[in-house]
Amino acid sequence: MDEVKTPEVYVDGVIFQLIDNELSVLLTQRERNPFKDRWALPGGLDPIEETTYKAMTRILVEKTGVRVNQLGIIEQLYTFDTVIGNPEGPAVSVVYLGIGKNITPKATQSHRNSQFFSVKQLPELAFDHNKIITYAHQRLKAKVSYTNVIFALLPQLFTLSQLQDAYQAVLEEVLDKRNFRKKFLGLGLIHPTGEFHMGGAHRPARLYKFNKLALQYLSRGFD
Amino acid sequence: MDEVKTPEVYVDGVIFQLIDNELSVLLTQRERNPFKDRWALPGGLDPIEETTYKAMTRILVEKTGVRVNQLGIIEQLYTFDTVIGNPEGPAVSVVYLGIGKNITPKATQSHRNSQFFSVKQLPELAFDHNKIITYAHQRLKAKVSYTNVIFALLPQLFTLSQLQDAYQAVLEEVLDKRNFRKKFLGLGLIHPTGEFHMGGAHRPARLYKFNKLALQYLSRGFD
DNA sequence: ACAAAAGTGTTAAGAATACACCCATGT
DNA sequence: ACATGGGTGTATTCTTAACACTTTTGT
Repeated sequence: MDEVKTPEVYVDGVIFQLIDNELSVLLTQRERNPFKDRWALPGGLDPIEETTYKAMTRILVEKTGVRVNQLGIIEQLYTFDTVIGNPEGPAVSVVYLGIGKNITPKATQSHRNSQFFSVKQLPELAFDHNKIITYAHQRLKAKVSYTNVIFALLPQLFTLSQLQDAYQAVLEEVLDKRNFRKKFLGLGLIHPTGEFHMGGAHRPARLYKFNKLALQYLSRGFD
Repeated sequence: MDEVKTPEVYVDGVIFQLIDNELSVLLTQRERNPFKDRWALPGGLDPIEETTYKAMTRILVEKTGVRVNQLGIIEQLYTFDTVIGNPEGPAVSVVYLGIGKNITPKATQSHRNSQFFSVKQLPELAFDHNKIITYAHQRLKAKVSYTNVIFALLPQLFTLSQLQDAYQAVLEEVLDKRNFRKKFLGLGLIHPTGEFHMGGAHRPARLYKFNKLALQYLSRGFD
């Protein structure tokens, strides 16, 4: 109604994957001010003709070379008000949480540097992006406990040890091997494939598969 | 950057309280098109000089006479893209979830009709507001199970039966009285005040109080 | 033969569920 | 005296938590 101006709408993405059993987040180096050369979450303005989801998809490719369909899951996380330190005026930022595996960012026309950083060793980021990543990590912790979302961090075929490592990386705690297996197998989310992972100087490990590669809510919470 | 136009930013509120042990939601009747005379969630445009939270606060008073400090809790729920049926073009709506008790909406300059409706008997609402309320109710169900948020629905002094009724209204299921009491008292969130609720033609009921009237996360989930 | 990760079971404590009767008051 | 909601305990099942040794492979 009338002539009210509303804030600018931005989108930002917190994209997680595991690298060497560490939860890691995709960052891109800013090409301009404000915060030129600082690392930041991939994001940008949401143009009027795109939904925030669509804008996120496009911007992610443009800035990091990562396509949303490489992700196991992407969902809205939270909307933050007024980007701190943004000299270009009031804004809201709709933040998405994405989870994937084996993602390799590429240099693009607009951004020459993008890479994954362990959440344990983040540099000081642009805007309030450190805070946003902490929030996303908390949400992910909760989510692996009451859904099967861990699938998004794992390859199609995986060993129980890989599964446990993924949980441990997200939850930042060590779990008991026997109890972990008993409990997780009891959820009925995965099945053994009959194949084995050979390779190390040790006994081969059964390879498992998720029954469904879509988000499911668990009746009994996990951990 | 540059000359990109972004969508309009709206805020909307889903304000719950109990009325006759039914979970009810605050609606206001639209004074203009689109959807003139339809019931709708209180909401409006977020002007550039206000955060979405601040805009929510102001708009809630303007449209329904309800002040945010009458609510036990208010928090961001979700951001919906492009208000369906909004002829005024693309928009995002940042939706807040509020919970209170003993709230009486008042007619205001801009809106003559505001009232609570049981979520079980909602009329057909403007935009996608029915869908948003369903989503908010789901979230509330989850939230009463892993936080103490139920306090926001109850008076300061309350009986265990009132507490159980509140859970039952939110969860839409019947709980066992003895198990409910054992479990809830075991959480250590409330304490008896020594006072009693006299009145009915029956044994007086102990009155309890929450230890803290602020959101707490439970170690063991509830129900 | 040794190193390295895979795999496997039992016991004890705590939590969840199912279930029925007496108590204190108002009328 | 009776109607109404308040208040209480036990037995069973299921879940969680703690804990250590054997197996299979590569070198």
